[in-house]
Amino acid sequence: MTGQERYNVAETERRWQKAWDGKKCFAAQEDPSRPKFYALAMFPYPSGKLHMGHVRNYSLSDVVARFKRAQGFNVLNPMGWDAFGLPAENAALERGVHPRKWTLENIAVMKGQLKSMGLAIDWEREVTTCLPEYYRHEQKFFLDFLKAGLAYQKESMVNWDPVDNCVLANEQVVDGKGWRSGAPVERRTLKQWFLKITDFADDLLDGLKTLDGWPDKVRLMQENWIGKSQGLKLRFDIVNHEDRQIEIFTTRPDTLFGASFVALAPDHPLSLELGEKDAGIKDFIAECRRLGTSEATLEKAEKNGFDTGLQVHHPFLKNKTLRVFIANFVLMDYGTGAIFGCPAHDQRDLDFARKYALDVQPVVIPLSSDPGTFTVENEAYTGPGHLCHSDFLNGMTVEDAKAEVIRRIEGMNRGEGTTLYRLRDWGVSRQRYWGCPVPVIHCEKCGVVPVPEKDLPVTLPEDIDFKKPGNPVANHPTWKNVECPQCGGAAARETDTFDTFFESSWYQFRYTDAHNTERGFDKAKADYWAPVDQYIGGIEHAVMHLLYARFFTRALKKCGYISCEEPFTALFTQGMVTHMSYKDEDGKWIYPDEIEKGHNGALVRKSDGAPVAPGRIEKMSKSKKNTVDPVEIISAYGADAARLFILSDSPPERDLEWTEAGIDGAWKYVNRLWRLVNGGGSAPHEGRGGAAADADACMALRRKIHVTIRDMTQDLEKFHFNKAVAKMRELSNALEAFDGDATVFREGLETLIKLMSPVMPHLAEELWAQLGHATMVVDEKWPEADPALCVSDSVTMAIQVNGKLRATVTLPRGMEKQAAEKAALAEDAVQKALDGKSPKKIIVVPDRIINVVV
RNA sequence: GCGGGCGUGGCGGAACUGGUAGACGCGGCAGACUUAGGAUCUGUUGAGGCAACUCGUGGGGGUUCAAGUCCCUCCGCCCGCACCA
Repeated sequence: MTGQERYNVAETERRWQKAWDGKKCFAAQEDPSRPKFYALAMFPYPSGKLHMGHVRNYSLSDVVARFKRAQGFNVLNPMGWDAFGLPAENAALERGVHPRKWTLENIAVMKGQLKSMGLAIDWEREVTTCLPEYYRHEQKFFLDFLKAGLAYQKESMVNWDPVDNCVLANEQVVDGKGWRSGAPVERRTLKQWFLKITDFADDLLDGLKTLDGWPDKVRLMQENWIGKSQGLKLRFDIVNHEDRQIEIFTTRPDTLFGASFVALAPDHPLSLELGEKDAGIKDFIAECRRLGTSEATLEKAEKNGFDTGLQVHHPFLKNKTLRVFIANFVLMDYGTGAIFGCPAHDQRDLDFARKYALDVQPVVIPLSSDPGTFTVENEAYTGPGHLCHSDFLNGMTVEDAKAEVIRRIEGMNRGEGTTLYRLRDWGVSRQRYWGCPVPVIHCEKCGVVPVPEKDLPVTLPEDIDFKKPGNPVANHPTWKNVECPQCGGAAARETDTFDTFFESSWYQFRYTDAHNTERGFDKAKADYWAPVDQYIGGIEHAVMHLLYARFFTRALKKCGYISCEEPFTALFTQGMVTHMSYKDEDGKWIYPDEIEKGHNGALVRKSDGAPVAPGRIEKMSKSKKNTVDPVEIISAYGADAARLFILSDSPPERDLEWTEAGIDGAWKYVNRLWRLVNGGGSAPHEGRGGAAADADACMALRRKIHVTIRDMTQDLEKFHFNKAVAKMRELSNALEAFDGDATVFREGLETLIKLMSPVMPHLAEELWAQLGHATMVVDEKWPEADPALCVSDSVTMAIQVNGKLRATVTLPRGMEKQAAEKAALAEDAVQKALDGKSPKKIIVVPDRIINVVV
């Protein structure tokens, strides 16, 4: 035994981190002779310092990487920085720091913090997306996409701040106003770059079926996001202007006879045309535009409409006309930007109809209802049923009626059945500085000219002024002035930069060949490692990032860069890290470490003893001041304790509440394990005989060891890390209580150390060394369970009478049903519960339960 | 508003395909030790009851010999909604 009294965490963790580095334990190399495993955690935005969400994310991926490595896989576990984005520009504006400087300094700090976690990362492959070495390749991809017809320009809506003269992110619009200027935001159009993700809509949908390593909820969310639907495009003639028509889209053509109005999006061309002639309409459209572009805001706003005074003819009913409204809930981006409203069968239409006193005529009713009496009051009927009040559709099912209406409308040449997607093309243009420049040049003569490949990368201007309102890149005095590569005349660079989802759509491939200067990555290398075997990150990325990356992979495949279609074979989405929030008497948020328990047990502020009230448990955020700094935790308790706490208790997909008690408990366990090896407590150091009396205890411990190997292995495979930790504790409890043969004890100890190593790698190394090994546990093979040692020959069965537990009996495993019945009836408690009555039926589930029914 | 999810002791959670609800831990209670430590160790701990036993998985209803698990319905909380990452 060593002479140490206490476990010196800080020194030990640093020492093993150095040892791993020194031996380049986690440097990955292609090796076709071994099965590969690509573990990837979503890379962080370098915001300045590590937060607990990062610690959770990277603890999870590290367990996977270390576990797979021990199992003999050739593991790639890289890390990098999602380094472009708005916060760097905000910092520039607020503190006068250049975004590049701010970002790179943050990266340096955060890298040090990540390293203190002891992660099994191949740092040689680190990528930083804001550096030209990275983004030059995506400029090349973009040029390829352009050639392949996957990139194009079109007019599209943005949030416009009329005071700061700039485009605002949805996040920067607060209550319809610009977050800095406070000016009411307007929706306006701007010519922007798009990628044709819609070309892949069906393919992305089909691909979901193959992703059985993904959570069903994420697949479902993506399916709904793509939103494939069958419907009808239908043209209504305008009354008194029969040469003009309004084309609508509907997924419910069956309800056409229940239509009571037609509504246009505020940005619909006809709305705009009418607005030119009518000040009331113009004002209404302007009003709608003040809501900005966020779909959530539009949908949540009160349903408002404006009667245009126009009417349209119903296609089947000669004498029926419908009023035409402009309505704030109709989206220009979906379908044709116009709908017909059937209030009885759509809640929004119903709310609208009640507000504007329009007809509500049910035309689909449940099978059991009577068309004469069925009415809709405040709730639209959207269920199945058959048609009524609908002329030639009467009696049909919804499905048949849809088909019939489409058939007839097509026959009348008034429209056609259509497949429509909710998915829109991906707008990648941003009018910002801190992003990758879009590599094209605008020439008055030649139009849009791609930057020649030899001129890549197009780098950002260094000297940049954020004070002037507007796009800083466009404001630069000289940067955009270039010669046209085609005609040599004066031309202007594109000043838009890419959406930062562009960088995160292909980084998983860059890691496979991170230093390639010729191209984004070598195909052979990428094909060896890709796709990612296990991707881990937050559920908030369920749709956008993950869908963009899936699309990008397909686009890269189309351009010949990669062989796989899906970037991520398996996905795990972790929950958030939450913490209690606190407020002082004035209702101001206050940090947890500013608080202590006062004399009477109530919470008070350390500085002045003022009372503090606990608020709610919510996601850690700076604004609520309920954050806990991982750096402080790691320096106080060590990385192993932090990792242990994060992995125990809460299942990783659920929210994790950070608590002082929890990290304390983890810390105690770390020390307990240390003492288990270093003596103290009741642990035996040496054999105490090996007498016959020990045989049962030895057998029981060996069974425990092998059951633990079996169960922990399964738990780790299935991401049940909290359960794996519980099993680990059971084994260490058994070892502490064991009083028998030293060889068996040592087998238990060594197994325990190997099993703990993915979770607490530093401690595992230290204990392994203390047991006298010259090797590192990181190089040890994962233990294998002996199935013969896992089973015991007896089993405890529950005995119920009428479904209520009355007794338990220990019986030989695999006992015959009849013998089990007999044993059950022999129990006193069972006889008592029977109270003289004879059993009607006895249900025996072998090795489980016996239920006596009276 | 639309789409997706979650809900079990004082707390975090466990419970394989419907089969002993509460593994493991935190906290609590009682005790031991004294090297008074960030201690440690032992016992106990869902609620009610002296007990037999009864009640218990967000609320209400249902299916079943048997429901945390399946079905219906209601409530609460969380995530995403296309320019935050």
